[in-house]
Amino acid sequence: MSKGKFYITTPIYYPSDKLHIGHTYCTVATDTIARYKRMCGYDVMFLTGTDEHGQKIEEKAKEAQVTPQQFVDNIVEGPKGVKDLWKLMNISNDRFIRTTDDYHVESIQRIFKKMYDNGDIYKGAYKGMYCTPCESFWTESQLVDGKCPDCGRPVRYAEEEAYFFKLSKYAKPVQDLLETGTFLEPASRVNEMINNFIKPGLEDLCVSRTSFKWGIPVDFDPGHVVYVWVDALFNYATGMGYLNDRYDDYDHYWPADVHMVGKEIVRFHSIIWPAMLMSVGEPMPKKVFGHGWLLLDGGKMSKSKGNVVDPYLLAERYGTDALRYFLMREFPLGSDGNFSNEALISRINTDLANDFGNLLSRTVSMVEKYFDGKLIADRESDPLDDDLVGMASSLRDRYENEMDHFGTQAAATEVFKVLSRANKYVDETAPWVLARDPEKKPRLATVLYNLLEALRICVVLLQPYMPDTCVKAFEQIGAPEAVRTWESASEFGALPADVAVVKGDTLFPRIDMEKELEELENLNNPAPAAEPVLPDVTIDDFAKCDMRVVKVLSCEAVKKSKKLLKFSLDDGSGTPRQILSGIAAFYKPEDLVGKTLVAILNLPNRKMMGQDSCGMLLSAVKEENGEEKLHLLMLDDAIPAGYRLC
RNA sequence: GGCGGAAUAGCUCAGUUGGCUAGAGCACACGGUUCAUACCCGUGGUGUCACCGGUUCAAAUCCAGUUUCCGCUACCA
Repeated sequence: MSKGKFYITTPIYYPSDKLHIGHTYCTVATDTIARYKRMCGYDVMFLTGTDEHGQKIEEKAKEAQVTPQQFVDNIVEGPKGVKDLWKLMNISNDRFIRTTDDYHVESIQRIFKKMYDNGDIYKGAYKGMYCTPCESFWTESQLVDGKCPDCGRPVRYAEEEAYFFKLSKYAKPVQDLLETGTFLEPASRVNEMINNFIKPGLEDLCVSRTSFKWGIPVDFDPGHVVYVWVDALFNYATGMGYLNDRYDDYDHYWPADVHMVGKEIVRFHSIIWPAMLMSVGEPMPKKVFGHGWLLLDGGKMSKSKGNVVDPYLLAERYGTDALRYFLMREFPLGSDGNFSNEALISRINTDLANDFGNLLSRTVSMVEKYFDGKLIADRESDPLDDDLVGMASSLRDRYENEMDHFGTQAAATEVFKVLSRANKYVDETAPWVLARDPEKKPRLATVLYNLLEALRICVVLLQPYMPDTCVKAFEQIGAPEAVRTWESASEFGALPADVAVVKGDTLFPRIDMEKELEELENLNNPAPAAEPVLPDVTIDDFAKCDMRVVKVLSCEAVKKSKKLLKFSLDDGSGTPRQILSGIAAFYKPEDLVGKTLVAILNLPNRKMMGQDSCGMLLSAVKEENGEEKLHLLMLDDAIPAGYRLC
C-alpha cells in the first residue's frame, strides 16, 4: 500500500533564544507537506531538531551563569521551549535530533575523521585580524576604523591553526548539480548561488576552531572543535543512523527527498552540504527548497527591532489550526510574505468562519432541522447539482497538482473555491423552500447530501493544514474513518446515503477585528511603566543650563555617518554655531532648514566624525516597541533666535 | 561595484510560451435571502499594467534604456 518512502527535514534551529513565528512558519510548512505525503500513502520520515553548539551559545550561557548544556536544555526542553512550541503547533515530526545527543557527537567525529583520512580535510592556518580581549577573528571589512567592532580596541594580525575542508575540489560537480534538474528550488536561487559563489571560485572552508570550547571535539587533535556546518548539516544523516548505532534506517530513508530551509541558509545546503556528501561518498538529497521569510511591515523580523511575533500568543488566542492555516494560505512558500495581525484576523474571519465554518454549521443545522439529524435515502437529482458535484469530484486532482510542487497556498485556494461554490449552491437550491413541501423530501435530502459530500472532500484535503479541526468537522458531518482518506477524496458519494450528523461547537468563531486589534496592541505593548521622575534638582541647577532658541541656517547629512546631521544655527550671537545631532534616521536635512529649535549652548564641545559639535539640540524621545522614536522640539517661528528658555 | 528579483484596482496579489472589452480575494456601496457564526448569494472597476523608446497585425507579456524598492554578494578610498 505504501507508495515508497519520503524523507523530509526542517533546518535544525539555533537555540540561543526562544523561537519566533518565522521558525514556526518553516516548521508548519514542513509539517503540512509531511502530513500530505502521509495521507497520500508514503512512508514518511520527518526530522527536525536543534543545532546547539557554537560560540554564541557559549557566551549566552556565560551571561546566564549556567553551563552551555544547561542553557540549551532549558530552551529546547524547558517551558515554552522548542519542543513545547512544536507540540502546541501540532507538529508531527517522527524524530527530534539535538546536536548534543551522544550518537550525533560520535557520528560527527567519525565523519570528520573520514574526510581527514581521504584527504578532503587538511590542517592549515586561519588568518585574520585578531582581537585578544574578545578572542575573536575579524575580516578586514568587519573592522571599524581598523579596530575591533565589538570593543573598539586595536587588533593584530594573527594566525590560528585550523582544519580546512577542500570545498574548491567540488566546485564543478556542485555546479553541475545545481544546473541540472530541480535540486534547488525556487529556481531563482540557482543563479544567485552560481554567480555569487561558484563562479568567483570557492574557497576552502574552515571547519575547526580553537577559540572556543562549546562544540564537538576533534578526537584526534585535542583543542580543536568541529565548526558549525559540519556538525549541523550532517544531522540529516546522523538522525537516520549514519555512522552510529542509535538508528538503523539510514539505508532506508537516505537520500532525503526534501530539505526545507530558509533562504538565508540556501547557500550552505546547496553548496557545502552536497560537497561534503560527495566527500564521504553518499548520495545527494533530491531537493533543497528555500522558502521565503515572514516580513513585518515589509522589513525583516529581528530581535533587535523588537518586532518578533510570538507564536504562543497567536496560537493560544486563535487556535493552532487557524494559525497554521493562515501561514500556509496567505503566502506562496517560495516568496516572502508580509505578516500582520490584520491579515491574520481577516483570513480567519473570511475563510474559516464565514466560508468554511458557517457552511458546515448551516448544512448540519438543516439536516437536524429537516430530517432530525439523519437523511433519508431517497434521492432526486437536478441539473443544478452538476457544477458542484463536478468541482468537488475533481478537486483532489487540482490539489495534488499544487501540493506536489509545494503549492500549499494554491492548493488551499482550490479547496476554498469548492466551499464557496457550495455556499452558492445553498442559495440556488433554497433548501428552506423545499422543506415546506413534504413531496420535495427526496430532493431536499439530495441537496443536503451533496453539501455534506462537498464538505467531506474539502475536509479530507484540509487535514494537512488543520488536523484537529478536521476531526471535529468529520464528527459533525458523520463521516466514519473510511471516508476520511485520500482515496475517498476522489469519490463523490462516499458517505452513507442515510448519513447522520451531529451538531457540534462552532469551529471558528468570528473575531471582532477592531476590538481584537486593539487588544493585541495592548498585549504586545503592555503600557510601559511611565518613566520614573528623576530626583529633584534646585532652580539653580536648572538655571545653569543655557537653553536658547535657534534657527536652522543650513543642515546637511554628515558623510560616512548614518546617524549624524550637521547644523549651522543662528543662536542670536551673529556667528553661526555648528551642532551635530544623531537624528538622520528621523529627519531629512532639507526639511529642517528655517525651523525654530532649542539648543543647550553651554555643553563642552565634542568631536564627532572629526567635526566639532558645539551644544546639543533638544528633542523629545521615547522608546516604543523596542524602537526609538524622536521628535525635535520645534517652536513657533515667531520667536526670534537667541531668546533664552527659563 | 557585481549578480538576481520586483513594480498590475484603495489593500494583498494572479496573469504559463505575445492574442478577446486586464483578473481574483479583501475592503466599500446597493439589492436579495433567512438554513446558518450580523452569515450567505447577486450587482457595482474611468487600473496612464512604474517611466521612455522599439519590434509586431497585436505588448502587462518580447527587446534597449531610465527610475524606485528588495535580495544575495563584494569592496572601497
